[in-house]
Amino acid sequence: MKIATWNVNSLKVRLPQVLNWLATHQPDALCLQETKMEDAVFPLQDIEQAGYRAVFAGQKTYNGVAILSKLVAADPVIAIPGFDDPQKRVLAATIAGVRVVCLYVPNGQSVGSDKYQYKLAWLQATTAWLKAELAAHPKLVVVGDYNIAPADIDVHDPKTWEGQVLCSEAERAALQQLLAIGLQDGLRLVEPAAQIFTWWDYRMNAFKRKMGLRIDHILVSAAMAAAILRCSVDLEPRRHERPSDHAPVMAEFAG
DNA sequence: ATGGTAGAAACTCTA
Repeated sequence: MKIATWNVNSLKVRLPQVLNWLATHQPDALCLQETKMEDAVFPLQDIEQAGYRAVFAGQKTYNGVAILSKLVAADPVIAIPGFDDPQKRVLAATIAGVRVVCLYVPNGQSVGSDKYQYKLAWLQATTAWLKAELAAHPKLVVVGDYNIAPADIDVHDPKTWEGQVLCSEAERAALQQLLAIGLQDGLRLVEPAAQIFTWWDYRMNAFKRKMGLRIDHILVSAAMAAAILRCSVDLEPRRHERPSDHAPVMAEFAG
């Protein structure tokens, strides 16, 4: 089973690239973030023509998540229970017996800002929710744009980024709290020490200059960690014309 | 000393 995640930064702009990527890689599930569209205009027909189903929770202009899958996505959840949030950032569904959770963690803007406080509160609420999801579904995979680089190895220039948003201690601690419910970093299970990035700023030729961060992750429960075969970042779409600023990440599991 | 770029939408905000 192949499960992938990709922050597309507008599904309207990136739809041809997404359809292309589905055809090439044939994931069982592809989780999207920053679709930036209301449900009424979601391109369901194009996705169905490509052989996929979709569940989605979107809004105009900002945020928005979707899960594309070959098989039915059952028991969808489109909000963090008990956490009042107008922003569409979570989607969970069960696909072929695996609980797949798609997250678009708030960016946080800058350390100490209102958006940063929201990010930390959001992560706390998400951790509590996912603890319950894990108890109900031992086969759990939590993917998405976390907007957190877990460690300095995940940052092109740790000194410049030290203490900044995406790298601050409180954000990294919040990610560790989420891992502590019983999740592991899928990429690190497969690539313990390599420097691998998933996001590069559009500005200053950051991609060409390899000025990236690893902020998109595939977290897996113990049952899924035991089955993981591969996990990698696909740089090809980031080289494409009119790319998303994020690259897709994909994991493959036995069975 | 603050910009650079991209997207959506609308003359600004978010990332």
